[in-house]
Amino acid sequence: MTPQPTRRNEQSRRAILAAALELLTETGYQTLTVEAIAARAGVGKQTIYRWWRGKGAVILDALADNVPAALALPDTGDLRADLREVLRATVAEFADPRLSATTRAITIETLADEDLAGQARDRLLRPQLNAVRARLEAAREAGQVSPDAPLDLVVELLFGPLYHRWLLRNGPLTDDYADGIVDLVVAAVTPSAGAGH
Amino acid sequence: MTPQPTRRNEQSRRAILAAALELLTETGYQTLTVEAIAARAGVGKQTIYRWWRGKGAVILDALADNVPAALALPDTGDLRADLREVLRATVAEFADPRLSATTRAITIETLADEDLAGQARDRLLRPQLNAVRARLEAAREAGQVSPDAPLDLVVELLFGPLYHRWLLRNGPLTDDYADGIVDLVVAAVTPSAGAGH
DNA sequence: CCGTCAAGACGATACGTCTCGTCTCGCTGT
DNA sequence: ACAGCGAGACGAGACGTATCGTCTTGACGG
Repeated sequence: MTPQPTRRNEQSRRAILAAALELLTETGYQTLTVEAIAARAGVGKQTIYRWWRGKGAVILDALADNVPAALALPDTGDLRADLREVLRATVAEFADPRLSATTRAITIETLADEDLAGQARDRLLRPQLNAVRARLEAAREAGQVSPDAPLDLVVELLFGPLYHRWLLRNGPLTDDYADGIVDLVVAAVTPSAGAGH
Repeated sequence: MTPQPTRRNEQSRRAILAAALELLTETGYQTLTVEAIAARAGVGKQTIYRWWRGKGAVILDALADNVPAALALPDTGDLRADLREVLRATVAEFADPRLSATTRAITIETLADEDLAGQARDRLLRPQLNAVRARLEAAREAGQVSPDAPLDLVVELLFGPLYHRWLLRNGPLTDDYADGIVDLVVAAVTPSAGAGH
C-alpha cells in the first residue's frame, strides 16, 4: 500500500516541486492541474499521486521548501521601528500580485482542507509569528512592553488585521496602514498604558 | 442577452436559494453542485445559470438574504462590555461547526473570485463592521476613546485577529480569547493611554 | 370585456468538455 | 525480480451550453 521512501526518485521529486511552483506563478492556482504538473516535470501522474494526496499537498510542499525554518527580526532597540519594518514588508508582499497569488493559493487550500491546515500553519505561518514573538519578548525584558501582556495575542493583533484586509479585500494595503496597526498595538502594550486587564 | 427581471419567477428564485442553503449545511461547500441545487429546488439548471454566474453567486445571494441591512450593537455605556459581547458572539459563530461551514464557504468564494469579493464585503462584512464602528463613535463622543483614534482601523484590530485565527486554524476560539482582544484594543484607544502616534 | 397571440422564462435533459484519481502497461535501475 | 518509473487510457462526475415543449404574462383587437 504505502510506497517505500528509500526507493523514491529524488530527481522526480524535485522536478515535481519545481514545476508546481512554475505553473503556480504562471497560470495561477485555479487553473493549475495535476496533469499539467506531471507534464511539465516530465513525470507520470501516478508518481504524483503515489507521494502526495493531491495538488494542494504538492504546492504546500513546494512552498515550504523555500521557507527557512527559523527567521529572526531585526532588533534595533526601537520596538516600534522594528515592527513597522516587518509589517511593511508583509504589506508589500500582499500588495505584490505575483507574491500574493502564491500565498493566496495555499491559503485557499488551508481553508478547504483541514488536514493541510496543520502543515501550512506549522511550516509557513508559525515561523513568522514566532520571530515577531521573540522580538516582543526582548522588548518586554527591556521594559518597553508591559510584563503581563499576552504576547501570542499581541502577535495576532499585528498580523490579524493585515490578513483580514488582504483576504477579504477590505481595503488598500499601504505603508500607512501597517504603521497605523503598529501604533495602536504599541499603545496597547506600553507599560505606562496598563495593558493588563 | 440579459433576461428581464420583471418576468422572473419569484417562487423558483426562493426555491433555489433555499435549496442552496440546505445543501450547503448538509453536504458542505466542496461537494455542492449546481445540478444538485437545481434538482433539490425542482428547477432546471438553465434557470440557475440564467440569473447567477455559478454556485458561488447563488450561495452569496442566499446568505445575504438572511442578513439584515443595518444592525446595531447594544450600548450599555460600558464600551468594554459591549465589545466583549460582540466578539464573544462572533467567536461562538466561528466555533459552531454548522455556522462556521456556511461562513467559510463564502469566504472561499471570496478568495477565489474577485468579482464576488465586492458583494460579499458590502453585503456581509461591512454591515457588521459599521455597527461596531458606530458604537466606537458613541464611545468617542462620551470621552471613552481618544479623539484621534482611527476608528476603521480599530474595528479591524478587533475582528482581524478573530478571522485570522479562525481561517488559518491558528488556535482555539474561546471567550477568553475574545476578551483578551477587547482588553488590548480598549487599552490602545483609552484617552489616558494616548492612542495617537 | 375577453379571446388571441407573441415573447420570454420555465422545467427538463442531452451534450461535449474538463479535471480528477485509478488502473494498466512496459521500461529501468538496483 | 522487484518496486518505482513515464506514459497514457479510462470511468466518474461536474461544468456550462443548447434545445426541446410548456406555461405565464401582457398587449392588442374585436
